[in-house]
Amino acid sequence: MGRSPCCEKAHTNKGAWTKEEDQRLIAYIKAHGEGCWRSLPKAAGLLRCGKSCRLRWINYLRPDLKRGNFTEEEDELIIKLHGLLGNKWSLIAGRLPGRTDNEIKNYWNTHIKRKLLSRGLDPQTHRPVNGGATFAGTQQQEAPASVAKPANSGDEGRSSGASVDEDRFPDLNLDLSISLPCHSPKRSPPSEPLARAAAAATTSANGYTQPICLCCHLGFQSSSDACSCQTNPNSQSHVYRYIRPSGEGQHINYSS
DNA sequence: AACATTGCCAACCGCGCTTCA
DNA sequence: ATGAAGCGCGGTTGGCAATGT
Repeated sequence: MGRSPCCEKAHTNKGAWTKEEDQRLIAYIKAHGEGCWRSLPKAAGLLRCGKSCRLRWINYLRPDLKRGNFTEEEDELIIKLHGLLGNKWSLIAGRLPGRTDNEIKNYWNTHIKRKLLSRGLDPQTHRPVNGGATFAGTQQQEAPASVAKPANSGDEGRSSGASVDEDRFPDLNLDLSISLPCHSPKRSPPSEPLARAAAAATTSANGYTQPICLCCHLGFQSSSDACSCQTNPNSQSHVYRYIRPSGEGQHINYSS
């Protein structure tokens, strides 16, 4: 059985958005809020497919978007996060308030890749181009994907992913913990890859875990930033923890 | 000035995941 | 338990602007 098309292509506009289309979309979302993208175009009087509306809103029309050049700090943050998460642009974007995954992806491909190459680093593996030739050739996705690997996929041969990353980013605190976005009540437990990639915790030898907020470690201190942990000190209940007992298979500890 | 090339970014496409009936 | 519907993500493409020849 085939997937039904996301919209009636014969009756939809494609290509660049006009000002009038933008205004219609903004007005509709202001009045009714986001959501139900499939039915939105008809309701808003737009000859666009729902996906196109969603993309236009998220990447361009949203009022909280930060337009303009990336700062040096954002550059470095993107590089570090990419080293940890790989091409998980939405996750990376989640740590850069006002930036979209599409914007970061484009910026990565046009600027940061070159920047890393000029530093002699492989943009995929974040390792020196020369020294890491064999590594990069045979395990191209290995380094960035180390956090995104299935929890129980044979990780033999490596003591822990964290130590590998610490070697590459000595100044980056790898104790990650990501709280649920306050406005996303829909999806309760995160998908496994997300949780694996997103959450971690300090784990002592006895397995005791202490959640540490990535936002705070990356400098998002205020409640106006991406992090909400400061505003709700009791919010541990919705912090996802990632526990990797030494010498054991990994397991994930969700609390909600 | 005219044409070719390169770079950038908005938008599209297809697939995977989640939800729901 | 199952499959359709809907959403979101990552990769790719198309078109415009800037730059080079």
